Amino acid sequence: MTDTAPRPTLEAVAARAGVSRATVSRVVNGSDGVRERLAERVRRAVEELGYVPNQAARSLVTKRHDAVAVVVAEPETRVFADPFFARQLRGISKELTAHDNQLVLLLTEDRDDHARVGRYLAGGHVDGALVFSLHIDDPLPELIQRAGLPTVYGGRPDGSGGRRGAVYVDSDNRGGARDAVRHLLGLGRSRVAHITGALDQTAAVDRLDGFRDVMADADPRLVVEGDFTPAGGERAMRRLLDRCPDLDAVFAGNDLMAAGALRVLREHGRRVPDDVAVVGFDDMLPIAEQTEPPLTTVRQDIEEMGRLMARLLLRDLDGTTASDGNAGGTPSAVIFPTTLIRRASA
Amino acid sequence: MTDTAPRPTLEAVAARAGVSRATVSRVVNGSDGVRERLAERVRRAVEELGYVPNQAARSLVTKRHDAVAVVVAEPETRVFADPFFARQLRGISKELTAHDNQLVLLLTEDRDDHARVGRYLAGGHVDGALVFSLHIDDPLPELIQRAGLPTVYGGRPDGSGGRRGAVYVDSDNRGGARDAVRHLLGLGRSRVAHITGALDQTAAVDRLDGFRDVMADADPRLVVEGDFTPAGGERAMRRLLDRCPDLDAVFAGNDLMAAGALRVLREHGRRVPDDVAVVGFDDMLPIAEQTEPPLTTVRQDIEEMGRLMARLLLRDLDGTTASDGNAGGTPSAVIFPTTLIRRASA
DNA sequence: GCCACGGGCGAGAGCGCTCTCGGATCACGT
DNA sequence: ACGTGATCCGAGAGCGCTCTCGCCCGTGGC
Repeated sequence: MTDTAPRPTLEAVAARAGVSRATVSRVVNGSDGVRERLAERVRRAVEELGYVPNQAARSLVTKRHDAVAVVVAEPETRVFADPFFARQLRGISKELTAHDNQLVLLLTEDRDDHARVGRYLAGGHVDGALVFSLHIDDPLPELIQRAGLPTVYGGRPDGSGGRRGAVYVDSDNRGGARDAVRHLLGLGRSRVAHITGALDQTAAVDRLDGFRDVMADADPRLVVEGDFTPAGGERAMRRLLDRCPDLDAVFAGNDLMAAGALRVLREHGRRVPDDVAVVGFDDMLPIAEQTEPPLTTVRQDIEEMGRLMARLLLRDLDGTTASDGNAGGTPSAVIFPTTLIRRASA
Repeated sequence: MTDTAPRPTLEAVAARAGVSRATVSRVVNGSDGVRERLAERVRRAVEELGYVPNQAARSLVTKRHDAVAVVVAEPETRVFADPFFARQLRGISKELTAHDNQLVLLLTEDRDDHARVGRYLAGGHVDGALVFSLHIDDPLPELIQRAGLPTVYGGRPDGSGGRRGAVYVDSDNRGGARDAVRHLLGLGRSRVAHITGALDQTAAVDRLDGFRDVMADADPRLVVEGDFTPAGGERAMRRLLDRCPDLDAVFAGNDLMAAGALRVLREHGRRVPDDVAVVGFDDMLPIAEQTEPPLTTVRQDIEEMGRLMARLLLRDLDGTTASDGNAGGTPSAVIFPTTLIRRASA
């Protein structure tokens, strides 16, 4: 009960099958050049002994770990209030396990964590990394780049650090924002306000840019900075109502803030969408469906983005192993389209 | 750029410091018995070379991986619609990294995945496992037990498989349910209905039991099975209104279903809480705060539960390494208390 | 001044695997 | 019958580390 039964080794299997270690290895790893008769005998021995290869020993020689790190750098709030993260993880997980890779999750909160994560990634425990939710000026990309670890970013990383070559997957935040605002305009609204996300994240900046693309000459007081939380949405909405009581539409940087805004609007007796139309971003379920009224919002295919990130990384990994590096057609960025989901709020 | 610089080995550090591998190993692993002068020289060499130990080589001999698996067995729905999962992960992650352990995430959806996960766990890649969201009759515990891997379950596992010894952490679902129902009764309600969760999960069963503890002689038509989703909550609510139009309170098995129920009630012109009081379970944010009206619900300390799971597992791991196994005072179950959060819905 | 003792250090084996290389074996052509 | 490849398999080295031994040197007791 207490002792773990000593696991059988290649040697043991070899002995039982009456062959050499090398042959067993060949069979186990599916390389050809073993006569069927022998292979069969080996397979039986494996079966009987319940042999499972020791991964540590294997990667000691192959220098491959068949594992990739997923790094989520998020100081609490956003990721954990929302299924976004979970969805993307799921996409990644699917893709990874389909290629027999393991997923090592690294959650970070503060700066100390970053150092730790940097060390871990540099330590060669994993073959590559998938990195999320970077804030502008995050030191992590720098560390990773120095470690020389193949990496794909989720969301456009901040361009400041000369990380021009970085591969990333993002949704078309700017285009989605434009669609949202145009939709509002199409509804006949003219005083369209925008509650931005935390502007130290590129997604928030890009959405703001999209807003400005369409509302180039808007009253600057119609833009208020939020922080992606419901409470932030409420604060921002109050401020907007205060400064521009005549607004007739709000585009919120995400659904959480939109939900907060909705509450404040109700509180102030503004009817949605009659008096003020509201559009969110993310189509974060179940929130977007459960607000009163249900939220018109911009959807992105989160899970697929996750899958793609994983796929790009794996491709890079194989490429590196195979021959000349990653020049072989790996795109440096993939932008996913967004779609406007019409519900009742706008 | 393409080639990963060959990482320095113990040997290299030893050469540079003019000592033997053994000494470097001693210094790196913090064991004493090395004179300060030498230790210092070694440390400098490590620094200069940027040496990081090769984990694979190390675990090959130590048989320790300093990694634990987190297994989430969930066919889509629940876990991913809710931050529950993320919170718990965060708790686990904190505790694990505090003890220099890595978190290997295994997400499973279907039966094939289970086999794969079973193989992985049996493969000795990790030192232990944290397992979540089991459904009744899940084959996983059986597989894990056979693999002899130290394991802690999140949520009471189904008792059927003779897994009496299983260590688990759960919240007091039954007690929480009792509190919720008593609260409703305290409000003067008498026709209290219950929308259960998916009854193939022990949490749903326990909450139902709690409901019955208080409502022993209730009209059986007041209990309807749901599935933990908003849509399921809506369906169940419709059915309840149909069968028992005179109900004056609803206790939903979780907040998502409560949100669905709220919508149906509104649709039918029932005012909450005036006509019908509603209580949920989980205090799933931001949903619970964003419903109309905000939801009275039963809160559990998710993150702390995660931490504790990790702590129990690590303790077990150390115990096993140390001497005689886990008899040294590890509890076989820890039940967390719940607290009723009063908002506007009841 | 000699021996016993103990602490600090190095030599070397070995963890379980992969992979190269060369030896056996066999079919075939001459 | 013999050489010639091609094919299949085994021997053995070596991946980077830990850990046991035993050597060496310094210290103390007589």
